[in-house]
Amino acid sequence: MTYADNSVNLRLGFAIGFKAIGILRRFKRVSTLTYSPTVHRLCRINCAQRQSGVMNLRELSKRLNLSQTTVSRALNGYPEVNEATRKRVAEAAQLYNYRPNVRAQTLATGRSMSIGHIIPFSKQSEMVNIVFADFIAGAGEVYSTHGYNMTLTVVRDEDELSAYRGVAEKGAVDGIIVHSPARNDPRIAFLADLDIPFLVHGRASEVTLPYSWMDVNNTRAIETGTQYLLDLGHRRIGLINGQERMDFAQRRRDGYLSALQSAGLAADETIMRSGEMNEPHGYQSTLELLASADPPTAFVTSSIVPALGIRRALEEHGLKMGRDVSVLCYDDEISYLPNGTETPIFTAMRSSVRDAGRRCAEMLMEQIMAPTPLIKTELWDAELVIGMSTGPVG
Amino acid sequence: MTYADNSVNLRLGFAIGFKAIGILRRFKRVSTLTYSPTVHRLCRINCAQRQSGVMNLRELSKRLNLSQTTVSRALNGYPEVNEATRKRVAEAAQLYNYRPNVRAQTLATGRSMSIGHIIPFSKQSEMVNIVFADFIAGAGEVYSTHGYNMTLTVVRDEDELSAYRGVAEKGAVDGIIVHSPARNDPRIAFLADLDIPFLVHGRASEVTLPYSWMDVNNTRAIETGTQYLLDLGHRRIGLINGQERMDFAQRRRDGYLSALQSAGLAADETIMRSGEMNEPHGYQSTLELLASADPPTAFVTSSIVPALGIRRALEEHGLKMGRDVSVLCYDDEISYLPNGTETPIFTAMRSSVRDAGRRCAEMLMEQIMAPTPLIKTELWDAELVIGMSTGPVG
DNA sequence: GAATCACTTCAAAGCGCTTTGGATAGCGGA
DNA sequence: TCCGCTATCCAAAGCGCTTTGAAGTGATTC
Repeated sequence: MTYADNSVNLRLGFAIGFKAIGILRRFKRVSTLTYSPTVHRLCRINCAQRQSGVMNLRELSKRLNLSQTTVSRALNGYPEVNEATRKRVAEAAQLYNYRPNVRAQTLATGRSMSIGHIIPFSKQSEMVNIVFADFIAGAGEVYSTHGYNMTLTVVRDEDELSAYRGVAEKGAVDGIIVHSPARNDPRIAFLADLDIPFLVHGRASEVTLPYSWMDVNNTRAIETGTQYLLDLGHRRIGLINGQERMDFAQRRRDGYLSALQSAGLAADETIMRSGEMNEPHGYQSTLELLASADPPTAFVTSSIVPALGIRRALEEHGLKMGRDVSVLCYDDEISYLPNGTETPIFTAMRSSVRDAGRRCAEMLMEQIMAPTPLIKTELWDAELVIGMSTGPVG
Repeated sequence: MTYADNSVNLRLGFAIGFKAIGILRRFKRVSTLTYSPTVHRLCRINCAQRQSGVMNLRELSKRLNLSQTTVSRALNGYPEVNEATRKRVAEAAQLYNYRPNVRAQTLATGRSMSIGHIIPFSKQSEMVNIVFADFIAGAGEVYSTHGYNMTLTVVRDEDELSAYRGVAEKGAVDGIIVHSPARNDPRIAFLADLDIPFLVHGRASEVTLPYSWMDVNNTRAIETGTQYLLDLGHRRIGLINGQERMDFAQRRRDGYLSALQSAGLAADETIMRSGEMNEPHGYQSTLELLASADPPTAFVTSSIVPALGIRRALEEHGLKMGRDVSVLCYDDEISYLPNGTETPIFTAMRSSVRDAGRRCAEMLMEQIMAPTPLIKTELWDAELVIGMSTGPVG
């Protein structure tokens, strides 16, 4: 009995030792600790392989007395399966609660059924693009009708390229949507090089190689909007823009300048602001411009969010928006900040970012389905909607 | 020559026929069309198997004259590899631009290195949760430090349970975050049943089984806020709440009621509103309440977004916020709608949703790493910040 | 009556990794 | 000299699917 007891203890001791090594092996880069595979090889702990009771294709086909081939085909709707058999398989799958393992599926098929979105966010501003949530909602809707889903990666600005590499090259996604392109965005050349379908939401003016994109005509939109203000008699129009390293912001600035020029007006840098598109940006900029010697009678701004800040600043100054000062903004139709229910609050250049998300997703799906590489571009026009925030110059 | 030519044509004809069948076979559920596997078997088209030139582990190890085992271990930092060998492998990997295929990796390891987020969105309101983008940004940050990423699925309300099944049971994700729980949310029992780690952002009061969650003490938050208004002398306080089938909204209502009760005030249903948390909701509700016989002197609301609507309504009525009417809101610290830069615009109960996202992600990571199922809960308190939107009753 | 064909089904070979269970060589101590 | 030990490395067996190439029925055709 003493012997037996000892042996039990010994085995127990071993087991613990092995377990430690097993764990050790799992924690990578631990070469300082002593570790021996000679010992390790005896370790049987933690091998989660082939758990019985787990319902997989093999198990299911065994219970059905059919081959994996037939079961797989039956479930995937291939024609070469007897309808009676298909029914039997479907019922068994239901009964045993069988779900194919997507990881195995994607490995076998070579498609990951997933689209990558890489969300850049600047550590300083801690801000996600305003339109991001609605864009995602639109895109996601399309993906799900195609059986796809989204893989999101949130990365700091500086890590972004390596994140693309990580997501793309390893076959984790079948396609990529590029958000918020800068004027000369390195990501485009990078992705083109990786040879994976991708589509840019927006454009990168300085990139010359061909790539797929979907954009709103930002230049024309803001040109039209500014023109509208000019038509109302405004001659001093402030611009409260997004960050102008972003392509869309630069283009909006171009549109603004172009409208001024057509009207024979000189641009005045002192009433043009550019920055992170949040509410305080609109507020602060407006305060500054109002405090200037010759304050603007109208404002053009990049989004409904800074427009809210403009409104706040105006009200603080006792100015009534639409009567004393006019405001025109770009309206992406952000779902929780709709521009009024019936009459628009803000006169705006309108284009739904949710629709853009949908369209981008569709275009990318087409690219992925296409047998040969496909480059498609699409340019939308924003629509001018007249709201209560503009009026003839006082 | 005639023969040869014919045979070429024949083969060509076959090839085209086969190609059609290959495509046919890929389009599933096409049993109406004639299709024969006897013919199909001759088809060699579209088998993208083992493309030469593709750099995978096998290819890399061949070029290095090493086994796949050794190369894999070298790259993954296991101790049992000679440092010289490891260096050689690393250099070759770099040279040949080798990236392990994540699909194969996840199949082999059994972990998908991905967290699922299922975004419910109601077809009617076409709205995504306001706090969603910031929550995701916070969570994503944590995931990426752990080598994880997010899999997002956007689903209509009615499809949600099946989406969970799709995402979870097939092993596509290692864990799930549940957003916007309702009071008696069926998803919780469902996920518990699927036996996959999950964490609820918020709680479901009516669910009795144990589950992991992270929440802000919404009841106490709004109780404190309402109390503050009461202390300022307000006796008629309107509530503009979110949809009360949502747990958080119900709890906020509870807090509001509880504060009134402590002050010996009866609740008045006519000055309580509940709805989708967008700007027009705040605006419309305020207009209605202001039009009533005995309008409130103060408002409590669920988010900074309806608070903006309240402000707009007040200003339209020529009422100054903070002087004529007080407004207190819940502030999630949405990145593009910060509550002022220095002095807060709105007096608010504050709690960062980005931090919540971070914390939820951390807690879920812990659950996933844990050897045995782990249930953890965490309750945060929101902080009262005094801004310019409140003042003593006039 | 043999050849042909459509219809079903199957065994086995992938997909590209990780992990297991050795094997081998070199080295110091008994 | 032999043994035990460590440091390296490897072949092969998974992971759970899909797809290939074949085979076994009957029915039909010539």
